Amino acid sequence: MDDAVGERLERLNSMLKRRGIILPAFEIHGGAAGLYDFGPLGGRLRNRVQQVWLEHWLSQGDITELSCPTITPYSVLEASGHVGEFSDFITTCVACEEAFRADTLLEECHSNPDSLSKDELAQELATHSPPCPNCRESEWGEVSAQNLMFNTRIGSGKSGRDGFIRPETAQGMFTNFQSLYRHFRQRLPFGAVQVGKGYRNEISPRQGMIRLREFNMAELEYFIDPEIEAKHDFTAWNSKEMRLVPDDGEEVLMSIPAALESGIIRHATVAWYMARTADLLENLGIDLGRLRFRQHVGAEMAHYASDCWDAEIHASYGWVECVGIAHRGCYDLSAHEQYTGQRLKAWRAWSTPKEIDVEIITSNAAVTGPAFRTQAGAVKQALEALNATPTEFPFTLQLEDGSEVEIEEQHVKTERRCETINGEWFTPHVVEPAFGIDRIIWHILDHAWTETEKKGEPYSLLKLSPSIAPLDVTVMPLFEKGGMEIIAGELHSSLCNTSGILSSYDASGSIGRRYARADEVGIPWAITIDHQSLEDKTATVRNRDTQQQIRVKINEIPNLIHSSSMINLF
RNA sequence: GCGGGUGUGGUGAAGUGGUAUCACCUGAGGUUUCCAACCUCAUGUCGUGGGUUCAAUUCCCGCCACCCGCACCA
Repeated sequence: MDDAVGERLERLNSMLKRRGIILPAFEIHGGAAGLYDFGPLGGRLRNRVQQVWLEHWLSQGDITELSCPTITPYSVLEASGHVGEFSDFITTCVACEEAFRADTLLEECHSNPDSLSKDELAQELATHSPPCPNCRESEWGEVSAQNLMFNTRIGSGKSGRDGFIRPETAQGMFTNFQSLYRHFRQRLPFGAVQVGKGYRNEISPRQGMIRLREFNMAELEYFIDPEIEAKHDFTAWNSKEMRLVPDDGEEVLMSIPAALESGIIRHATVAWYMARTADLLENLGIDLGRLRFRQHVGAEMAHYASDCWDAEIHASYGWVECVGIAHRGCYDLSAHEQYTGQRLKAWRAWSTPKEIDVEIITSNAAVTGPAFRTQAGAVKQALEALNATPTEFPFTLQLEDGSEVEIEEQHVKTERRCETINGEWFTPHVVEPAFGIDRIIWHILDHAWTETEKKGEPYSLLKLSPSIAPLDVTVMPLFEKGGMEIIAGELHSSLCNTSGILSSYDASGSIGRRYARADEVGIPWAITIDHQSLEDKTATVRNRDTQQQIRVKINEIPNLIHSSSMINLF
């Protein structure tokens, strides 16, 4: 980061703190790394960003919203792979009690210590006795898993069980698959979204809001049938060129449908969500000139994923991953299915049912019962496991416990019949766009914050989209007397009583100072009640970004702002 | 986690072994016919815990936080 960027960043952070948008959390207690507050203005900003996000996806029509607990039982995250993936193994120097990552200590002695299990690490440490980087002694204590997830106990004492505070919102959508499948009347594709908090006990949170220990995330899981070619209408994006960085590393400028056509993007649904994500980010106020999609290279991609693109946004901290769009295949549903034994599948009806001859081999219980007594059950099981009908009798059959029995023709019953099969169960694939809301908000602020000059003085304004600005409008009487303050008070109150609108009333300081205050936090519209308002019931409306003013009838103002049509008058 | 830097009202800074200035901001009053004007007054600060000292915001140590680099993570 060069000096100019760093200095701008300092000024931006000062403003965000001074005006109550983003502040370090618990600061009066000394603060806590990786935790931030959205302050008096930031709280609503965050809420509106999440609202825009939700509406963007729900408008697609085949997506529903879930809300699941953040406290999650151990087995859920074990099944999902998080317990394994999110762990580092730690050991402690017996002499100086300093803790180190076990795999790092073994880098000199082993070609790939990262791949070792807990027990193998302990074994290797005992064999090689690497020196302590701190005190040079070489005796090591137990190896323990240090998890990046926050551990907790659900319940207390004996009845309690282990759990975590969730590291992502996704798992709740997978564990709810059956309910989603029913909700959508068993018809793919469909999706679920969830907006909420996620928690990761990062070793070193850095760069302000970029790496947090508690963060706002918003994820979408879109379930599809892998055998049906996805059909998406890309006409709106045909002529929109995007910066794409495919896994060969060369940035290209091309439209998303063209990249799909040429095979750079490997799946139509992934391409669809990339396009829709670009639209969303643009609506939120991200400068598309500073957005790119970067494809994960093979090694970076989780082993189950077949294609993964990050939306990266460029600002003070360079290129930062803010959205990940991954084709996760059937990994998640299969993992939970395997772990729980519950069927997490969808039914695919065939257009023409299949007629198949089936031959069923089983035991003739009336004969085998008396003949094999306690072994009769095992015999039945072994016979049914045969993949071909025996042709010669008697023959020797091996049972599950290893014992052998002599089978005669009378013990066996075979049945042939014709069955009609109408379809099959399959595990849907999932495309997952996952959004880091805090990172996006940070970049919205960074892109919106404009430093300029006014009469030779530094002047800053926040060019937030009216859809997410924490305050929609400010109402100010030119002077707080002569009746102007009454009209202004009434307008302010009427605006605040308009659904979805929040107004601020400001009567202190000169009018120029008040405009500056409003511009600094990005209030799109400033209404001034002046002497003329007393005569003709009009007021001036000022556009934040152009400083242009027009006169509007006071009683029309709430509706013009509510309907987002004020901009049309300018 | 390692190395370097920083911590003084809301913000940005100055300064000192004898408990602190300044500007802006904020609030009140006055003034003012639309872009940080002016006048008067007011609120509010040495990150935190130890140590040295008669006395620590200042010197020393630990901790916490922030920034930069490396490592890590995604």
